[in-house]
Amino acid sequence: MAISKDEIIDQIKQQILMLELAPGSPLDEVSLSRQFEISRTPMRDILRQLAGEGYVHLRENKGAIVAPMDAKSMRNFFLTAPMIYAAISRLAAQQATAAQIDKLRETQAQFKQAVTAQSVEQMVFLNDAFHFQIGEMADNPYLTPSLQRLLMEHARIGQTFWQTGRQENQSAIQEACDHHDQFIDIFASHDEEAAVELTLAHWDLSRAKMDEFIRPDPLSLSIDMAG
Amino acid sequence: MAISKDEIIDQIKQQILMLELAPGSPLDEVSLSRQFEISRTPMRDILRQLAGEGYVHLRENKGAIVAPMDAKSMRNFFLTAPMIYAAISRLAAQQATAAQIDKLRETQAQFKQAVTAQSVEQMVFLNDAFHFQIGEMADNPYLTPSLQRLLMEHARIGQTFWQTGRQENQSAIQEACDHHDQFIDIFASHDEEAAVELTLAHWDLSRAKMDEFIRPDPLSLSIDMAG
DNA sequence: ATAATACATATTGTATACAAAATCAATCTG
DNA sequence: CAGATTGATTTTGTATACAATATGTATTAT
Repeated sequence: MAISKDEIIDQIKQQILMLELAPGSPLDEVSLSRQFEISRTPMRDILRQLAGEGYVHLRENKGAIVAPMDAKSMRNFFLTAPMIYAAISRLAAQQATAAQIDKLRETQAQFKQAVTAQSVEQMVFLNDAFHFQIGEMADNPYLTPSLQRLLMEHARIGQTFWQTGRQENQSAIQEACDHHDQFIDIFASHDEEAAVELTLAHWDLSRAKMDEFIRPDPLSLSIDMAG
Repeated sequence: MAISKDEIIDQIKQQILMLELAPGSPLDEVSLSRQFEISRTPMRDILRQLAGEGYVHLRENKGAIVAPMDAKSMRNFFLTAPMIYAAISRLAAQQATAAQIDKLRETQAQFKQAVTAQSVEQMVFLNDAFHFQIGEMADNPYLTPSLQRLLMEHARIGQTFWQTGRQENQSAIQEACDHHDQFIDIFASHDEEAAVELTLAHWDLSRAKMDEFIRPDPLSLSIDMAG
């Protein structure tokens, strides 16, 4: 076998986060196993693990689909995210180890490269990795599954709205990047309250962009075509 | 096949909740598949699904074990449960349908039978079912996986402490049962604030019992053996 | 006697053949 | 022509044989 099972899982996850695999699209066991050059048995294992983590949905006798993005799941996302993010950040501030903070610094360095390169895809992916690592710091198995599902949705939504109006987003991107630097400092000093506060500010920034994308200023109603 | 896959999953879940399968104990694919009279392939599917829901842990090339209960997972349980329970109750109060409330009434009726019969096992199991149904009312895929893991841990801890001092627990059991009746009324009237308040009261009752069990009044230090 | 190594055994991982279920199309019926 | 029904095809589910990995034991060397 040319490629390990974990690598296949990571590749599929990335494709889902990047919207290369569209929400709701079917995942055929045979095509996937041919594509990755393994037999159906381990591919089924992989699909079941991905289902357990919320990336795909399994339907009895009808195969797997990429986790759909409908209006209801969007509503639940906005309802739930700030609470979980804040709780995770508080725990991370309590428990962060030096090694974990170093790893976070590395990811942030890569994130900055993606910002410089203006690669939205890489930015979204590395932002996801950054916040996932904060989840690892929190080290709470009851919150981790929720966080993972939220980050998946966040990345998929983000993939859409950061792509739109890339010029106008520059300042927001810079602000988000600054937030990440602040996160690192705050975790290093174990300041719980600051961590929660920054998390909510970071969320508000993200949400403002999402709002703007979902509900843009309407087109002008003027019928004066002279201009 | 005499028994369906879902039924096997439910049976194993129940055995884990009831501590018939001890935390940390190994689950051998071959024995299990023989026990349920299916081949290894579907049994592996089942173990992977159970792993996705947090009931078992998979270790590469080393098989599955029942999710362990160590000091760290206990700490995380107590840290996380009230927040998630409160959030779930609020959403359930918002969204509860008449059909769901009827189903909750049925479960509560069965719970009362278990109380009358003084069957701790059945009480813990039906209490788990009751709160799981509240989770279904909340209908939030980002919180459900957390709730499920918390309820599993809650049932396993409860299985221990309700068994101890069954006589002394009578009043607490009655109070918990009253809470359930109140939950039903509150969901029917969609009173969010009351739902959160009752949830925290219900949690405090449960936690008081757990505290009492974990840290009981110490044995008398008196060396006067005359008494 | 202890530690290390090699071998035997048991258990998990993978491939493949076969069974069952769902989907789609064509035909038949009203 | 609409709708239902049957059959062919595709896709998922299961069983089993084989490969790879881990574990336990016995033997050997120091």
